[in-house]
Amino acid sequence: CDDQICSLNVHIRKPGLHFPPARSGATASAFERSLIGTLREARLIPRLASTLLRSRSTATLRPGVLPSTGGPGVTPRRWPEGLRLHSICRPPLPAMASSRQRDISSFFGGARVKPAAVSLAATSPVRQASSEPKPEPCAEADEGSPSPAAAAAKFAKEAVKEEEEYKPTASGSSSSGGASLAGEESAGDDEVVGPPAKKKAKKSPLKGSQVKVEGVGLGSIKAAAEHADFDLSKVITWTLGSPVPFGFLADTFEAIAEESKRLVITRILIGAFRAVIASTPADLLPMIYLCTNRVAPAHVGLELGIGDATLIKVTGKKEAAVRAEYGQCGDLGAVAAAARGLQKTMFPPPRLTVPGVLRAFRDVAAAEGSGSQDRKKAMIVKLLVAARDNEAGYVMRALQGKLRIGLAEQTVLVALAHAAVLSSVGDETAGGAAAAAGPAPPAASHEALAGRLEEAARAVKLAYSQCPSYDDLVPALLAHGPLRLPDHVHFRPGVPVKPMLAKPANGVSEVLDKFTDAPFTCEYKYDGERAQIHFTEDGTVKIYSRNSEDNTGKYPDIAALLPRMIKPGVKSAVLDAEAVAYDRVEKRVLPFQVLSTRARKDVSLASIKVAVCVFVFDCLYLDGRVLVQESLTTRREAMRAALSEAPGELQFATAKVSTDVEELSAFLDDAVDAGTEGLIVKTLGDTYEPSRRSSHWLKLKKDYLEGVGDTFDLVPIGAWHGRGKRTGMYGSYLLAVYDPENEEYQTISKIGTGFSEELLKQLAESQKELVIPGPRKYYNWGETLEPDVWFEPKAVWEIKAADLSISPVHKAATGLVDATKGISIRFPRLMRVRDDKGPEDSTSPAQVAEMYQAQAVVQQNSKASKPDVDDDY
DNA sequence: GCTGATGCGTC
DNA sequence: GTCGGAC
DNA sequence: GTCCGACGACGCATCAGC
Repeated sequence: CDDQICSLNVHIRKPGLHFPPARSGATASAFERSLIGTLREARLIPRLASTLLRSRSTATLRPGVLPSTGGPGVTPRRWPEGLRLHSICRPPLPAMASSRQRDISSFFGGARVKPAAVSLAATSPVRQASSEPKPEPCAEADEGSPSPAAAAAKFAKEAVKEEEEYKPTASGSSSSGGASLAGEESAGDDEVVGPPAKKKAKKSPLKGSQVKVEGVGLGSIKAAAEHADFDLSKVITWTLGSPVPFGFLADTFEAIAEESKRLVITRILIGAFRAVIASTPADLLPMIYLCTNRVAPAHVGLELGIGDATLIKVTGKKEAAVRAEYGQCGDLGAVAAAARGLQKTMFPPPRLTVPGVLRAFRDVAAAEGSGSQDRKKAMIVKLLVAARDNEAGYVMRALQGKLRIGLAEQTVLVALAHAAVLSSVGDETAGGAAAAAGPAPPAASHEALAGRLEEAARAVKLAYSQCPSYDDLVPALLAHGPLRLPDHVHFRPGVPVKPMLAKPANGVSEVLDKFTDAPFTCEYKYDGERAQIHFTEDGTVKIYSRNSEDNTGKYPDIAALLPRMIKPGVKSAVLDAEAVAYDRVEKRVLPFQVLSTRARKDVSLASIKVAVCVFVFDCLYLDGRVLVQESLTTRREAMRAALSEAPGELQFATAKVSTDVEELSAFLDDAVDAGTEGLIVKTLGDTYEPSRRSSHWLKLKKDYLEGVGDTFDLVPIGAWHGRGKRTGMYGSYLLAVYDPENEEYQTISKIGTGFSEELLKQLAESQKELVIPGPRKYYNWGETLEPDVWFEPKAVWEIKAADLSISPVHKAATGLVDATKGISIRFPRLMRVRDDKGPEDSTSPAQVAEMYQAQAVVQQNSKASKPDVDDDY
């Protein structure tokens, strides 16, 4: 029997499960599929695993880990009391983790439970258990605890142990403690736990090897080693070639949510992608969209048009109740999951699939016009009714636009690249295919594999940064593999590039420290909107925003201007610039708030009310030459070669080269006086590669400097319940200034950043003491922004901000600068708690007004323009 | 046709 | 946009 | 250093409801 199974296994693995069908031309035959099913029904797969472990040490099937499609009544060995593997034999209440999820997390090695993780499938008691601030949810304390959560945690721990037993190099030395697994196992398991023999990766560091790829360290090599142990047949629980079940994605998300280690998260996702590639490669693209929470590439401009307010209405419960529950648990997904049971249908709708869900999302996004909100809601309800287990929660979170599981674009790209390598996608060399299908590669090659993985990740990230569209990236990746990706997905005028960003720097000295040996330059940091301008050979102009949205329709003036500014003979160019509101009469830059009043859609030249000056600072492409890999010096030369200036319409950013502290400080002052935010500091020798180093530029703003910039002493008078990782405390506070004239507190801003987690917790405690049933009659606040709770005025916090603005909602200094509107602050953040001040010692409205007037842009304009009351920015 | 709520984008 | 936390 | 997810003010576009 063993012999037969062994040979069958070989037969199944090769053509069916380890080759991407697109390449080998073979999905599993009907016979093979039915065979797998039969094996599962008969619970032979675990025994198969044990056979393999003894004979070859390459399989990693573990006893007790059956795919969830086993036959009815199967009770696997070694399962914690009350938790049955089988999906039909669910525990009476939805447990913290569905049984499918347990499968997944052990498949992929997910183990530790994030302290703040809130399970979507959870009912309230479980949720409370899991969100209790236990530093070590998997610790021994859970042993013997009867709650489902504890049982799940115990399971998770066992999963860790399994990982450790089978992959000794992977997880360090935390295997001590806990009951002996062997003790819990039935006799039949002994044969399985047999020595994993030589599955250890060699721990050799990169001794002299060529694999000098950025980021290839021991960790990566270990990770590479583990990929050899991956067995798709355990993961794919659906019919090969059929649409990937959404439940598979939901389980993957759930496993990821419980893990905080990036490497492990990536590994989990890699496994999922490999499974999809092997089974249904066409679903990889929808899968990626759902993982990155998009419905289309950014420049397409397709959005869901659904937010919290709408989602609250689709749960089928009373709106107020949902809002309250949301406030309590901080997760709409969980609310929906709990409410879902209320929806009744005559026949259970078909299971959700990955492509099906994406299609539904796109339909939701596409709905517009009269009645569209109701149609959107109906579509969402349909999705929720079809959702099972933990699916509803992730549908909700996806619609919210926030997965909140520690997984986002950069990680998806890495996982995608790695999965492509490990699936030998687009790989035509026999060696590559053999590596994926055959026995695990020898340990020595793990290094090489790690190198290949890193290289692929770099290629994929670069390709995506130069062409941020999965519609282009994924098919090309599947067809040609990661290494030849640059030939197919690359910079192209007309397609937006991810713009290079800058990191905050705390002072001139930090700049000098960071750029000690590299020559650098400083440019004004204009306070406008990023504009990436593409001028193509056919004479068309396209303008893209910082997030790759198509802004061409918003800036017809720039589109019209450009051909005039392009020097004769220049046929095509891509420019990086900032569009800034500009006063053509006074020849001055205007504040951001003025720019933001421009119309956004289908703007006609005649209707433009706010003129713009384009400050160009980079050139990424010129006449067929891609300049992204060139130095800033040459890119600037190209910029000047491509364009002529026109004052007030298109100018080159003011810049200066210097390494002198005094000189730089003076230049920073100049920049601020000129109405800009400060400086951007750039090395002259470096390339334009946002993917490689996300912030190679430094930004230097006055308010970053210690002791410089506007600070305010403000009084918290209200707060909102936190979401996600702020569940259980206040997520933000409403702040006010005390006005001795009117004897009232006037709101000036909310605050939600600058606290450490610790402080946030403390503040929640201390402020709870001050909660009052409703607002004091001497509170002056905007009706549209009503906090969840009100406070007695008592505490005083020091807040820093970048700017002051005239506010449509806040009330500070009303009547002092504007007759009816108050003042608010831009980019507020907490500096410290002022224990030494009482609420009536807060910053006064008069001081606020004074600070507003002192702003450079305001001063210049009030000085220059005749007193015009309408001018109320 | 107007207004307020909501969503989404900018910073 | 700012910020803190985990890695 | 990188990545992620808490949270900020503000204004236009869109749609429901009057």
